[in-house]
Amino acid sequence: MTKFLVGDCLDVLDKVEDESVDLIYVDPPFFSQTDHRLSTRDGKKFYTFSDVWNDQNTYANFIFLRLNKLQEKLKPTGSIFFHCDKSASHIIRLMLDHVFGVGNFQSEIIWHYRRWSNTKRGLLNAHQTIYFYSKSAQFKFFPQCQSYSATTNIDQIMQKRSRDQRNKSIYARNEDGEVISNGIKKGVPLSDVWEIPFLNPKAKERVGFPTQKPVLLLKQIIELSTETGDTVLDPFCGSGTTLVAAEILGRNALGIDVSQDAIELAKQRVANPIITYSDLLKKGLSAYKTHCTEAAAYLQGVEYIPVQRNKGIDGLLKHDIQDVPVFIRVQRSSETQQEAAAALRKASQSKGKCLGIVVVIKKDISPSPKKQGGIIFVHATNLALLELMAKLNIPGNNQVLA
Amino acid sequence: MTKFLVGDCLDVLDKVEDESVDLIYVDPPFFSQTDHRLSTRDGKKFYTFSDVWNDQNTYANFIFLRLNKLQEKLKPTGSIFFHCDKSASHIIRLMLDHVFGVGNFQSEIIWHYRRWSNTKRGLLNAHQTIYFYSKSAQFKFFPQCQSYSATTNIDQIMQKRSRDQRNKSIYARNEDGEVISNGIKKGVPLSDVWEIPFLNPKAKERVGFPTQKPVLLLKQIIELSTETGDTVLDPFCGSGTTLVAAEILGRNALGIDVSQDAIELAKQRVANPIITYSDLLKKGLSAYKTHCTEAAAYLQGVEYIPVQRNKGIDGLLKHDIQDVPVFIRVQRSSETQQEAAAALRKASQSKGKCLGIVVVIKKDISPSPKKQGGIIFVHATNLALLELMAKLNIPGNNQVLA
DNA sequence: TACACCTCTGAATCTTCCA
DNA sequence: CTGGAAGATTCAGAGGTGT
Repeated sequence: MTKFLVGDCLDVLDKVEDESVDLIYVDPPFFSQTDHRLSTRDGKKFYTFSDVWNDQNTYANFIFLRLNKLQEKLKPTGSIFFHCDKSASHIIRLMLDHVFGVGNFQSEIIWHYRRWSNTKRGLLNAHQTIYFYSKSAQFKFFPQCQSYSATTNIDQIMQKRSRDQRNKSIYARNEDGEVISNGIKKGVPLSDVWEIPFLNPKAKERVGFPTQKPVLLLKQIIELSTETGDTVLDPFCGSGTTLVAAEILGRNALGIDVSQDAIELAKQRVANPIITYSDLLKKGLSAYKTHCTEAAAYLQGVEYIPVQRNKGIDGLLKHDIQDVPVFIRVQRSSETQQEAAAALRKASQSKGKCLGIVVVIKKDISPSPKKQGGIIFVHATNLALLELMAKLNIPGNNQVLA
Repeated sequence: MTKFLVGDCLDVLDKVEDESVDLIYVDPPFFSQTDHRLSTRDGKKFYTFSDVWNDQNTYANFIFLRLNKLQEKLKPTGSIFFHCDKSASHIIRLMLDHVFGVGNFQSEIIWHYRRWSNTKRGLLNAHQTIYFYSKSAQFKFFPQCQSYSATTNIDQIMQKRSRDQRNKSIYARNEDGEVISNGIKKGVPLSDVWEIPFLNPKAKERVGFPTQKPVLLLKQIIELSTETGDTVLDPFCGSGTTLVAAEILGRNALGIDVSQDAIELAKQRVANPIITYSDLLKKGLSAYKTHCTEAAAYLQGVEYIPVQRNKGIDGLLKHDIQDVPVFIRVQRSSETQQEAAAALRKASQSKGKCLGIVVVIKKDISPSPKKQGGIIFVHATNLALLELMAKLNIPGNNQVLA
């Protein structure tokens, strides 16, 4: 069941009973608006430390007052997840240390995502920080799992272990000398770096709030720290992502926001929840990466950008020819040179002016012309070798032998 | 060139000229409130350093004093990268804000790694934070690139955009209705989340320091913010990872540490950076592969038997030529065609009657003859492509364009 | 229905323009 | 020269369409 309250949480929280909430998710207005331009463009002038400190103090005070009230509402087994932006995360952590105690710090969670880029001088920002504090050492926690690293040898860790005479750890074997399976492993414990896709601009889940968080992020938080029937509080609920996630997971929820508009929007969303179940998360990155690997093996040393989701094109050369992009395709072992050329030609038809190169990996039964229909053929290393050997094998030909 | 100084950087830094350093990497003793007492793998030597701090104030003061001195040593175009542990990152950032100015905050870098799981209640810690501040807005920065997401439609986003009458974004087309290409892409700018493998407990690179960082991490930092001949300072150099990376990249370096033992170790590593050198030639995960895989990658589709433990020979072709065995070597990126041929010739001298083939992966400054001293040269795919492109780029040459 | 391919949007940052 | 406003550019990946 989900409730809504309009107003500043500092005041409105008085209506909430103390020690009645299991989880608080806080995503306050960011401090970055005031922080935006702290230096002049040429860098000759800076705001002094005290200037900034005054601003930071105001923000810190704003946070501090509300944190104190929030802390009172948490059950002793409760937790708080605080979503920070990069310009104030250290201030927020100081406040959290102060209000909840250094000993109740649990994790600094990094939400990592990929986004559009730009030519920014410096590194592209691709993460946000969420602090996880508990009210006490007896906090509720439900461990989640993530899949093994691609490099982990799954077979191996599934084998039962035992100890030999010298107490050395060995793989256990049955009477026939076969290793014994250890049953299905669920994966490794969830780490504090979460890769969850940024809410895509085209996602139906979007409702217009620029800072809207993916429901999947909130689902993870709620599942970690609560069980069915528990109560979740979001004192800056905005468009209500937390409430939607809570509703879907069967938790009770309370959303507070100063904006009547936001509350109306949140009500609608909770009544009619939409989650974008990311294809990427479902299928995993490997689903996208597979089709190109056969081709990629032949392109060792070639400077190119892999093209992942196009059947005819394997890559795009990093350097163009005469200001025209060059698409490349490696002949598959199951196709002729003609078929490779046709696939590449078809895929590049809609790309405007461009050049196509097919890397030939085997001899055709019937020889191909060097250039055909705008496609150029280049021999792969193995083919070049084969041809060389054929030439050298012509009887009567004199060889230089080492 | 690398220099070493023993002592507390607070005192020792007086010997360093002001505004003479391009990059400072700081990895101070952690604020973990535990006493570290560690030994080398063979247990013959102990490194003792106490990183017990009474409270946050003592630690903050310790950092603050040294940061002020470090700031003076930086050139106006210089940068500092400060490696924090999770229990003190917020304190360190406050100090950095104070000493360098909030406006000179550039990035919060997250070093993300996968680690062996523990049984801790809560989330598995899998990241460390590095703060990147510049001394001024005119800081040196050399943008690096990473590859596109596997889900990106490279061929699609290459198309130029424009806006229609209603200011809606659409694909631009030329008079003939064809889409217009938007030029060549290098990849996306490097983000502030770096996935670099944690130094494996068994890695040869390890020398016994528990907080030892991977050379790849330091390499990334140095390449981002300095160029050849610049000066790198590490005031808590420990076993000297920073100095090793600087040495390999041709930067001048100054390492300071209170421990005479640490400095001795660092000196040895810098003088003999062989183990780590191979890591640096290849990037990312491939860092730990053996030298043979580099060659093997170029031999995709070639029927051969890999030859292990032979410096000059990579493989033996499965088919003889005129009843004579054929040895093959792939030219290394660090050697000329002549050097590759010489290595192969030397290795096959003891093999009796045989044939040698060098797979050429790059153009020599001075052209080689096709056949020389019994060695035959064959061009790899990438080189064949390069030559084709060079030919096509000859001005006045008529192209067939798709 | 399934799949491949194509379309399209947002917000951080840069550049340009103007007062 | 400065500061602000407006416009251009960017990519991740969900959504839509056609076969």
